[in-house]
Amino acid sequence: MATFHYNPHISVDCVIFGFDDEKINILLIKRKQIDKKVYALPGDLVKKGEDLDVAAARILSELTGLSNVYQEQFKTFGSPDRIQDPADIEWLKSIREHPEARVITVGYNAIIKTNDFEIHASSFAEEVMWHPIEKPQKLAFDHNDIANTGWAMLREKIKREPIVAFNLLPKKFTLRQLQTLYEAIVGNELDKRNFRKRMLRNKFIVPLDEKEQNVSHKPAQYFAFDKEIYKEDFAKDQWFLF
Amino acid sequence: MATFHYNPHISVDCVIFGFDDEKINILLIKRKQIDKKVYALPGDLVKKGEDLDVAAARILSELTGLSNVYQEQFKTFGSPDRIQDPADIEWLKSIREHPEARVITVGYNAIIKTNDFEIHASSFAEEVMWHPIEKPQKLAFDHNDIANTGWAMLREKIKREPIVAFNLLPKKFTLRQLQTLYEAIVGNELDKRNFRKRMLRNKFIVPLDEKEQNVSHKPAQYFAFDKEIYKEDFAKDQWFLF
DNA sequence: ACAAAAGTGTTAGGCGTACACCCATGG
DNA sequence: CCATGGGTGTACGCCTAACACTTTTGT
Repeated sequence: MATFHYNPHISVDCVIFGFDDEKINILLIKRKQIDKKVYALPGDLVKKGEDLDVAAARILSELTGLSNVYQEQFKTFGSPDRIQDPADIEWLKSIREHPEARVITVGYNAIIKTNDFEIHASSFAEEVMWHPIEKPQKLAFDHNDIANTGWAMLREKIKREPIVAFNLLPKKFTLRQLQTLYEAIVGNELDKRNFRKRMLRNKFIVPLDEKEQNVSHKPAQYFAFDKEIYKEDFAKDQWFLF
Repeated sequence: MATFHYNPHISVDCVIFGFDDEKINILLIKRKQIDKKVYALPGDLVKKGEDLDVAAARILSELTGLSNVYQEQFKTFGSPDRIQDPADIEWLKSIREHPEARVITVGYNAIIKTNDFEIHASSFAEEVMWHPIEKPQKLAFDHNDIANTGWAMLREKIKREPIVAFNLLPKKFTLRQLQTLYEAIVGNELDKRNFRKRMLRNKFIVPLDEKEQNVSHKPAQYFAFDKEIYKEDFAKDQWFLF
C-alpha cells in the first residue's frame, strides 16, 4: 500500500447527516477487519500538500461513493491519546505506514437528502449505512465525541442559517413536511398553529398555486423557498429563529 | 536551532484578547526580522506527540510570557496557499528547518484582564503589545483572517456562556463596569435602564452590602457574580442573552 | 358516513425598546 | 451650589405558548 504521499499526522473525519423525509441519520462505515464489526465515521489521512476541504471531499468519496457534498469544518481533535482501543490499534497497523504516529483529525460535517445520493462502500469500508441518530452506536477511536460535536454544531448552524434546512426538502413542499424536518432537527414535537405562524412570517416561503393530489384527506398547499428574498432578508439582518 | 522534535506540519496560533477596563485589545507580537516591522499573532509549530491544548499554552508562554491562560480551540486553517507574502517566506527560511513545508494551523482564543498579567517578549518575538481591536492592523500570513474569526467566535461564545464575561471583572463590580464591558464586546452603546433590567433578572448577579467610596458622585452599589446560582440556572437551560 | 390530515384565531404573559428626571456625593 | 455619574418606571408593540374545531378529500 503506497502511503508515502500521505501526511502521517493529519486526518479528516466526515460527519455526514442525511434526512430521509422522516428522521435524521448519520453516515457510518463498517471497517474491513476480520472477525470484528467496528463502525466508524468515514475518515482518513490527508495527502501532502492537499487542501483540507479537498481532502474531506476525496475521503468521503473514496469510502462511501458520495460526491458533491458541501462539507464544512467544525472542529479539530488533537488529543495525543485519541487512540486507545486495541481493536483500533490493530486496525491501524494493518493499514498505515506509520501506525503509531500521533494524528490530529479535522472534523467536517454536512447534511443532505438521503434520496439524492447513492452510497456504496469502497476502499477500507466494507459497508456504508445510514444510521438513525437517535439510536446510540459505539464507534471507533473518539468518533462518538466527534459525531456528537458535529451534530451539535450543525444544529447551531441551522438556527443561524435556516437555508441549510431548505436544501433538505423538495422544491415544492408542504408545511407538514417542513415541520417534520424541524421536529427531526430539534428532537421534539412542535405546535402546528404556532409553527405555521412563525414560518409564514418569513416572506421567503412563498405559496404556490398548487395542492397535493390523490391524498385521502384535505390536500395541502405547496410552498417553495425563494432564495432571492431570503438573501435580501438576511442582508437586512433580519432573523428567523426556532 | 534544534527543531527536529517539531512536527513540521502542525502549528498553533493564539488569538488572545485583553480587557483593560475600557476596551478590548488583541495580543500581537513583532517579529525579529531585520529592517522590517511585521506584526503577527503569537504562534509556532507543535511538537511531536504534544497535545494541541498544551502546545497552545507553551507557545503563548514562550513568545509573550503569558501563562495560565485558558485558551480554547476555535478553528483550523488549512489552505495550502496560506503563505504568500515574500516577507513571510523570508522569515520562515530564517527560522524553520523545513520552511517550505505545508502547515495547517489550529486557532486558539481566550480573553483575559490585561491587568492580571504581565507580558514580555521572548524567543522570536521582538516586542509584545496589546493592540486595540477597533484599530485595523495588517498582520503576517493569514493572521488577519484568523484574528477576525477568533473574535467573531469568541463573541458568539460569550453570548451563549456569559460566565466568560464575568471573568473580566473584579470580584466586586458595579453595573456601570459590567455595562462598559458589554459595550466593548458588542461594539455599541446600550441603554442604561434596559441594561440594568436585563442583568438584574439574572439571579446570579447578587447585590453586596457595599458601595463605592470616595467618588465625587452618588456611590454605586457593588455586585458579585455567584457561580453556584449561575450553574443551576444553566442546568435548567435558562438563558441570558444580549 | 367515516377516517385522516389540513387549516385557522384568540388570549395572556414575557420581553425588548424608547425615553427623562431626581439622588447622593465630593469639591 | 455645582458637576458627576447612580439610580429609577411606564407604555407600546411583538413574540411565544397554550389550546379545539371545521374543512376537504378518498374510500
